[in-house]
Amino acid sequence: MKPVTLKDLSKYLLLSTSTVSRALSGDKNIRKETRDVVLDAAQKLGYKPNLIAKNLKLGRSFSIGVIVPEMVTPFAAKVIEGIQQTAVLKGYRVMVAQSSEDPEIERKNLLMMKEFHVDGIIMSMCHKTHNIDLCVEFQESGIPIVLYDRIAPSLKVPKVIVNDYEGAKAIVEHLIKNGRKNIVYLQAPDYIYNATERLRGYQDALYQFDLKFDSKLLVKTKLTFDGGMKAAKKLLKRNIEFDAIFAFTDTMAIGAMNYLREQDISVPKDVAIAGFSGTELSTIVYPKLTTVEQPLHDMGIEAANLIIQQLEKNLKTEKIVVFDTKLKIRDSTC
Amino acid sequence: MKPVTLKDLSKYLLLSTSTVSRALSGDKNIRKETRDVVLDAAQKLGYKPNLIAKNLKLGRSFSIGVIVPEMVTPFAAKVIEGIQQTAVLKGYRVMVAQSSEDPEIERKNLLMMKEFHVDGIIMSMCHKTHNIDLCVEFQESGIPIVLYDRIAPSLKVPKVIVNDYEGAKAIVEHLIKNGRKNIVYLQAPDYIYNATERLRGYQDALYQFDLKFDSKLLVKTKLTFDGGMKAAKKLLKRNIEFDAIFAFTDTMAIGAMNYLREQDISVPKDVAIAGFSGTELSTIVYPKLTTVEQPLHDMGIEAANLIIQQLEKNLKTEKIVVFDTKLKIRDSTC
DNA sequence: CCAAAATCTGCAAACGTTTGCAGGTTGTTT
DNA sequence: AAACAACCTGCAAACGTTTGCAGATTTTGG
Repeated sequence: MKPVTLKDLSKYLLLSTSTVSRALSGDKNIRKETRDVVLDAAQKLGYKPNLIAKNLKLGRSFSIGVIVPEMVTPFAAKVIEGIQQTAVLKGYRVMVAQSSEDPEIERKNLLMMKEFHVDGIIMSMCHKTHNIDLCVEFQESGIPIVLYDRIAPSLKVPKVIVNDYEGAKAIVEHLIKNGRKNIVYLQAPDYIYNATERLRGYQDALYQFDLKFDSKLLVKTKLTFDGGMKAAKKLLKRNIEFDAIFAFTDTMAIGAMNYLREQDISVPKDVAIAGFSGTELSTIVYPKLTTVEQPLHDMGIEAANLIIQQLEKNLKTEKIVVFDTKLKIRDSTC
Repeated sequence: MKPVTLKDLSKYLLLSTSTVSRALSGDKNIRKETRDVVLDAAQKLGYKPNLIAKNLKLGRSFSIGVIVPEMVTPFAAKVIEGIQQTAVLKGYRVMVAQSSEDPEIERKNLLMMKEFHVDGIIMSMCHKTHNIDLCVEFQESGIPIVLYDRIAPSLKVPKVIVNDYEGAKAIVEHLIKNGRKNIVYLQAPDYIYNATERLRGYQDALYQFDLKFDSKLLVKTKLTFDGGMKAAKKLLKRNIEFDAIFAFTDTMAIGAMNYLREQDISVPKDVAIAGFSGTELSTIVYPKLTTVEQPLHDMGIEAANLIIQQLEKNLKTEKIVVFDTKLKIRDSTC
């Protein structure tokens, strides 16, 4: 059972393929009467346009590439879910690749996306300074890009982010109001834009409450569960006094929390712990994690809309959509 | 900067497009000498074949569709990672859709995949009795299907699964050897094939140790964190005596565990808890979860290989690949 | 009732490949 | 030197669409 083509349909209707094509696309040059006949026949014969042929003719593939640093945490998955959902609704398919936090792989992914002729790319960068050249090149060659979460401020493209500064500030304020004086910030590598933004929030919160900033309380580590554990270990080993930890991600926070608990340090009594992201993870650990919730699903939807908008209207924007975060206070800090 | 086409290349080389095409594809009818010249020029001009044109001509899209019940848990993500990785390596792109455990959405996803002209489909079904018709239809119309994890035994397609029976039996044996007598099985809806397999393992383990099977200890619930919580709640409410829980998934196990702990029931002292899957989740909760580990990444690789094999060799197989599981004993049971 | 405008439809080329067939060039055998 | 194979290359059609152009038909206005 070969699929029905335009030609089949035209033969059946005794019309030319052009007329049929135009009728289906709602061209105003086609009489309403014949259009209805065509639509009916298409329905009846089960005609589905061949996307590949369409692609070739129109030079578009109706697919959107998504490149993320990783996809196993609910963080990425939630965003992708949002993207996928809206994209499919508008007739686009979505292709996902992960860079594993490696700029080289990210580069390969970008090139692969180009080879697969994606119409546009949604990306969360693994490293702000790399691959900027490629992004610019893509933009210029007509492949629009939208960045989310991990953005490169210098790139002139639409971006979807949350207010990292405010989110961090709010959660650190919460810790301070809770009586914490020595608050550790488990920082991500500072080539990540968000890391420095959240650091600003952290510092300003301290400043506002007349606590002084102590660089000993700043620990740089990897963005993983293990990274969190190791950071906690390092803190204990160095005999640094602290009564709270604010981590760059939930995963890191949980890593630190688990390590401390293994050392019989009570959370939140001895040390309060807070994360950032608001994925399901924060609610399934014990104690439940205080965190800054991001509207991940909505961010995905927004990113998809931004890219599709550029594709359909063919207009370049540099719109930056900033979502507000929500402080979720749970047991790990009270 | 328009991309270089075969025509450009042929013009540059003063050869016909056919010769160039043949040279690039390594056709033996082309003299080695000219082939080298062509390859060099292609390299130099940066020629990349237009996949879309290729697709149209060959009637293949070089893309593989993946349909999963959900994609936010690390379970799906790990498998997809494996699929993605091997597929891209062999020149295929991967398109993922989630059915949210809803057979209707699953059906829509299948149809969408067809519309997008995927060459083959890898699927983990959300419901074994639905959409079998579509799967058969796809198979017959030349779109091969590979199932993994959530399979339908009746479908004559390659499958990638783990030994659910043995895994379940092993973990229940472990619980029994640990002195547990009243072991609850948090079961998934029994239209899921794996659920009944694991139930068999559970029952046989009991039988082997002369414990009698008590249907009161069988709780059916949803495959979610909440499902696990509610099941635990129900058990307590009904005053059912139990000293261990074996859950269908890690997520459910964690849900149950958290609820019990909230009720000041100690894990593992009062109740031991075990899951099934072996995702990262099991190691970040407290206490760490005993579980049956599945080689998710490898399962993804295998599934991708099975589908690509069918595409390339054009041979229909019904190979069933069964992976062994690994019992991971952690704090939640000791 | 005629010309012009408005409306409708079809022809054919194009998108970038692959490939069957035929024609052309060598080299080898008689 | 003729005949035949073996090897190499190009022409042109095909995949299923869209679309500019031109021809055909209807409507409108005078």
